[in-house]
Amino acid sequence: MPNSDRISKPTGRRMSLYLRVLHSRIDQANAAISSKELGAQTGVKDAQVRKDLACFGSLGRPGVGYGVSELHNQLRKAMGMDQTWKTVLVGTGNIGRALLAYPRFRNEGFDFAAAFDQDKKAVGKRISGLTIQSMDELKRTVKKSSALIGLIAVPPAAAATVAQMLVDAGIRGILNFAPVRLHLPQGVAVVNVDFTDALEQLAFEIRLVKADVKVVK
Amino acid sequence: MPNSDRISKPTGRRMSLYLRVLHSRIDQANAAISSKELGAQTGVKDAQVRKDLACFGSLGRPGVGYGVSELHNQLRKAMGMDQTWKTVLVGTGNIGRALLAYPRFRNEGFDFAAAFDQDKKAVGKRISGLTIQSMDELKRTVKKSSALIGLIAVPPAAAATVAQMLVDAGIRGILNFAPVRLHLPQGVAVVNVDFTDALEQLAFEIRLVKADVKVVK
DNA sequence: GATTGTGAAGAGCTTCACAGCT
DNA sequence: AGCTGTGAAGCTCTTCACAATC
Repeated sequence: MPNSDRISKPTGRRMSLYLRVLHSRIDQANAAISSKELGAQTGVKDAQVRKDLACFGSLGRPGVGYGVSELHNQLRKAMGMDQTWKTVLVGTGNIGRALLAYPRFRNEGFDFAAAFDQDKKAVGKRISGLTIQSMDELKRTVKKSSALIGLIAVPPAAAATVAQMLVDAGIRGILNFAPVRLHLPQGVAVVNVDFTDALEQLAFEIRLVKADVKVVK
Repeated sequence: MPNSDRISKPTGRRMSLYLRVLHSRIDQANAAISSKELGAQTGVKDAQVRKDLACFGSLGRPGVGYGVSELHNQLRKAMGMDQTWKTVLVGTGNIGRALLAYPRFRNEGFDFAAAFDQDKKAVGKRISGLTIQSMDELKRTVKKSSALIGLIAVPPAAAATVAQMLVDAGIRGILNFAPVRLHLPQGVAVVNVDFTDALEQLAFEIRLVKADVKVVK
C-alpha cells in the first residue's frame, strides 16, 4: 500500500542521491539493486531507503531488490526530472558564467533560455551560446520562454529586486546564490546556495571535531 | 546556566544566519536586538533563537534583548570566525576561478594560500593574485602553509583522488563542489555544495507547490 | 510592558525489528 | 536464505507557555 501522503523534504533530498546512483547504473538497467546497496552508496541506512522508496508503492521484490530501470524512471518522475525545465540566469559575473557553463545542468534536464545582466557593457555579449540581455527585457523574455526557474547570481544588494522581477514575470522557483534571505510570496519556491555559509559550516564542524575527544557524527 | 553540551548541526546552520544579521548592524554595536527581531530577519521562531543563543550562557537581558556587539563577538568565536582559516583550492576551471574571486571569503576570514590544477597548461598562470601550482606540489605547499581547509572544484571522476591527497597533506575540512559522495576518515569534515542537487531540490519543491491545493510550508 | 531562559509538550525524522514474500 | 514493507520505538529538533527579570 503506497505511503505517498506527502514526500518530506529530507526524503526529497535523499531522492537526488538515489537518482545519482541509479544514473550511474543505467548500463545495468535490467539488474536489481537492494536497499542495502543503495544505502551504502549514499550513506543512508537501508531501512530509510526502503521507507523513502515506499512512497511510490511497492516497487521492490522481496529477496531480490529494486529494478534499476524501473526505479530510475519512477524517481525521475517523482522529482520532476522527466521533463525539461526552462531556466533563466540573472547576473553574469564570475559565478553566473560558471553556472551557464556547468555541463550537468543541461544533462539533468535544465535548459537555459536566457541570461540577463544589469551592466549595459555586458549586454549583447555572448556566453555559453546565449546573448546577454538587459534587465528591461527580463519580463517579456521570461514570459515568452515560459521559464519556471530563475537563478540569481547578482550582488547581495540587488538580489531582492531581481527576485521580485522574476516573480512578477511568472517564475515559480528561484535558486539563489546571493547571501540574502529572500522574502517571496507563497507558491514560489526558493533554494539558497551560499558559499560563505557553507564554509562557515565547515569551519564550525572542524572546530567540533578538534574540540571533542570523541568525534561527533 | 549554559546549555552548551553540544551545539547541534541545525543550530550551527542558524548561527551563520544570526551572524549575518549582526554583521549588518555593527554600526549599531551598542544597541540591543531581541530574539523576535533576529528571528524575523532570519526566518526563525523567536523561541528557537533564544534556545540557540542560550548555548553561550545568559547573554540576553530580559526586557531588553541581546547586545549587538557582545553577541556578535560570542557568535564569531563560537563559529570559529575569530581567526583566519588558511584555505587551498584544487581545480581552476570555471567554478574554481569564480570561488577564488569571491570577495566574501576573504572578508569572513578565509584566506586562500594556494591553488592547484592537474592541467599542465594551467600551471604557472596567475588568477586572483595566486600562481596556479601543479598537483605534485600540493602536499608540500599545503603542509608549509598549514592550511586546514580545502576546496574541491574538479570533475567528479577526480574528486576522490584529490580528497585523499588533501587529507594526506593534513587538511581537516573539505568543501566539495563535485557531485560525488566523498569517503573520508573520521576527523575530517566535509560540506558538499552540489548545484545539480540544489536545482533538483528546487524542481521538486515547485512540483510540490503545483501539485497541492494547499501550499506546503 | 517587554523580553529572556527553559521545562514540557509536540512534531518530525530515523532506526529497529520482524512478519511476509520470493 | 535474502530482501522488502512497515508498525512501533527511539531520537532529535521545534514550538509552546510561563515564571523570572529588567
